[in-house]
Amino acid sequence: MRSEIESSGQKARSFIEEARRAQIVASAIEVIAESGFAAASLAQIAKHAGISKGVISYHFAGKDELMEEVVNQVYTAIGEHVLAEMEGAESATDLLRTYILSVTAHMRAHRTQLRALGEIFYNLRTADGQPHYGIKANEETYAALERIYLAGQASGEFRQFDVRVMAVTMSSAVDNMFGYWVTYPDHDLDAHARELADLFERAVKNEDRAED
Amino acid sequence: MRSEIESSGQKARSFIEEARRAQIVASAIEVIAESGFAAASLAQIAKHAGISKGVISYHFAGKDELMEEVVNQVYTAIGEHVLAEMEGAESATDLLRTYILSVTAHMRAHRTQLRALGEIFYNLRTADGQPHYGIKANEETYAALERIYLAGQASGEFRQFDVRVMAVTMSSAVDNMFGYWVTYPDHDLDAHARELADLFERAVKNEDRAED
Amino acid sequence: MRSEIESSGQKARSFIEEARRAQIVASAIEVIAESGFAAASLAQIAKHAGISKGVISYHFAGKDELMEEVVNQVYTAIGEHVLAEMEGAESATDLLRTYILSVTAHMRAHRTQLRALGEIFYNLRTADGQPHYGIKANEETYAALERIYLAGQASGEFRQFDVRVMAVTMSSAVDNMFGYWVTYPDHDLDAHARELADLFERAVKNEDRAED
Amino acid sequence: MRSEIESSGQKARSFIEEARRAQIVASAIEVIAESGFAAASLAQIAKHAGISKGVISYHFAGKDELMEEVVNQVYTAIGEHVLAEMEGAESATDLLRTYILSVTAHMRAHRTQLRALGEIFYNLRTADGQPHYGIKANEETYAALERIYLAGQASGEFRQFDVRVMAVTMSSAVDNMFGYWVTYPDHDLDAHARELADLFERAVKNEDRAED
DNA sequence: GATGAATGAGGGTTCATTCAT
DNA sequence: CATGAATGAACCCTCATTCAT
Repeated sequence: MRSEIESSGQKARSFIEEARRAQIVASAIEVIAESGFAAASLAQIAKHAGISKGVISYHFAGKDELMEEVVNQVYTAIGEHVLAEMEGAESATDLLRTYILSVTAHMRAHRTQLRALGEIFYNLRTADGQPHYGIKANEETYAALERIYLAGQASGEFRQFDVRVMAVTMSSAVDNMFGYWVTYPDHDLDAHARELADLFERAVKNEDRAED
Repeated sequence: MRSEIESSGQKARSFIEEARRAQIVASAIEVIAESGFAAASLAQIAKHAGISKGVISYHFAGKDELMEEVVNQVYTAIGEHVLAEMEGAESATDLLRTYILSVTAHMRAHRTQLRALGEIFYNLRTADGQPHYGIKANEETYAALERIYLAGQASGEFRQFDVRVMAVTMSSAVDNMFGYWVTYPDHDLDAHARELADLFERAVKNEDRAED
Repeated sequence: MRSEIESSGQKARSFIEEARRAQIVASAIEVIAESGFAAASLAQIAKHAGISKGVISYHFAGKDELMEEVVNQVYTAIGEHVLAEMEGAESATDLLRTYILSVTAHMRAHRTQLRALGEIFYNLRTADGQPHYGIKANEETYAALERIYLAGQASGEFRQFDVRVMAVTMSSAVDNMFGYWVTYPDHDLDAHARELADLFERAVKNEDRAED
Repeated sequence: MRSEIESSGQKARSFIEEARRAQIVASAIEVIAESGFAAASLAQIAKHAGISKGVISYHFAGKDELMEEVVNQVYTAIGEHVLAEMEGAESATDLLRTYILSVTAHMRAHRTQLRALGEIFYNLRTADGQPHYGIKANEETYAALERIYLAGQASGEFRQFDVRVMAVTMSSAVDNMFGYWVTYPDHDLDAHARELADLFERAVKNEDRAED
């Protein structure tokens, strides 16, 4: 990415390697989003990518590593986007609205990726049958939201409430907005997001305080 | 097959047959809740029930029919329970709170059944790879909630808001409360439900109107 | 096996089960003996038996269990035969000769089984790469031979020598006689066995003692 | 072998080429000795040598040629060593003892090589499933031992016995001594060898003749 | 000379389903 | 009614080999 001026021949193969991995990850995302986690066999992913089945095993240690790579890529991308958007916000109220709207914007732009992410989150299991991600993987999101709530409560913007419950609820509201939109593609996603922002603004605001 | 005298196309089932079906459904629920949808093979379900694998095929047309029967039983039970509880409520505000609390009570009492229900909802697919249930299966719930919202808006209890978004959000909040509790069994489910009731009461209430 | 007088219908299925297991074991023995351990895939074994690959998985927990069953059957059979033959012997010298000759007779009658046994002994490995049987599996044979040697030394028939070395040597001599015969089927197995008996009789005998 | 300027169709190999082949052979020996023939994939051998998988295919026509090269190197080395040692011996009795002890000394010094040799001997198969080496590969050893026996019988040192049986037996005794030592590394290899020498000296000697 | 990338066959295993008994 | 036996497809993974670079 940066300063490719020097030495171009050395990265040639590594570039091919990365390109193949990216191609495979992209194919995995599309197959999972289209047909679901259970139907996303290596054979299907390879077929969809137009490559041989063995190529995947060559570039990834196993199916699990491929799935984890999908999660990493998608999860990292959404995190970076949302954090960048939130840098401009000032009040806790602003932060919440920005959070909802920026996640929504990202959803619209990366529908397929997020579908796949959800499928893997809820279906990938370790060898002993325990969920590999599951709800516990939301902990980072919950913690980030809780920090906003606590700041808002400290500043007097927000009323007193259980921050964990609010975080779980807001997170699920956003996730389900996405699921609903995927199921009903004609649904007005932006209007839904604005409604959600209003809804949670009312749910958290401190009514005893004068409005800004 | 036997005594089709009275009714349409549905075959009447003997007591023994019904008992077997119930036993198999119960076993399926337990296996799915414990190990997840993907690991719930007919072999596992049969083994857990202490019966032969072939029995399931005998009593059900296939695995899909068994899954549908699980959904029917659990879904019907929760609906009946919640509707019964809500009969006593008078105002729209009361109805919402009763809805949340009664669903929560049912969750606590039928944890295993609802886990299985969720697994099937999000994983069962038709032969062409499309979700068999998914969010579309929530339509009935959404419609019921919307009737409450509209009544509240008509009576002036509730402010104006998009009833579909509110229904989707409240439904997801309740579902996710359950998922969180399953993941963290020490979580205080009742406190969570009360917080949710407060949260949504504030989200919907008409602030321009004097409180009752 | 014993008192099949009562209840004949109950064992019918168990009989079929045993028959299938025996058929699969027999097929495995033939494929291993013919083509070697490495080439004895479940597919080959099934094909040779004229059955589907899945049948093997149905009747055996896995390939390892099948291999172990082969070893058990063959190893048990040879042990029983040799022990029965040796009951008649009186002196330690007689026991040694009887051991060699009876093992040889069993080899002639069960050539294929013993080839397969050897293949599995030296090739089957556990999941971590360690030999599953290997030379350690000869311990029982070594111990039995050592008891004969010690008895002969105590009675004065045999000279003093290291019993472990003698046991390892005699065991390997008999095993290799078999291997040689398998490679050169026209080789005179019985003459070889008699030569071996003479050879070891001279190797162990106490020369300071008057002959019987 | 070298300075093939003069001869036939064999291609002369550069120093670099020979060095690579030797490196690969050495790596193959170590992997086979450590993990067994079945687990010695080209990938493992290449990884252990720190080279790319393709290098092996470049320097060897295939896996079989590599295996044959391993056998050639190890087998040639042991033959040269033993023959050199036996040059000093005078009587047939001396020759036998020298044979056993020199082979043993070589085993101790080249444990890994001989383990690999044994693995290949008993496992390598041709395309049609027949053993590539097996017992037939011992023919040279058998013939050499037989010449000693016949000389001893002619000189009156040894009694009359079947020289082929004796050769097969002695060869197997030495091979199995090695195998036992590999399995039980604390086993006293030299004491075992001396016991073997005594054992076979008694087995072959002409008792009707006065001792030297 | 050497490499990494790719292939395609075959490995063992699991599974829903069918069927004779 | 119920069973155990059997099937055949699909699963993930490993491997020796080939080939363009």
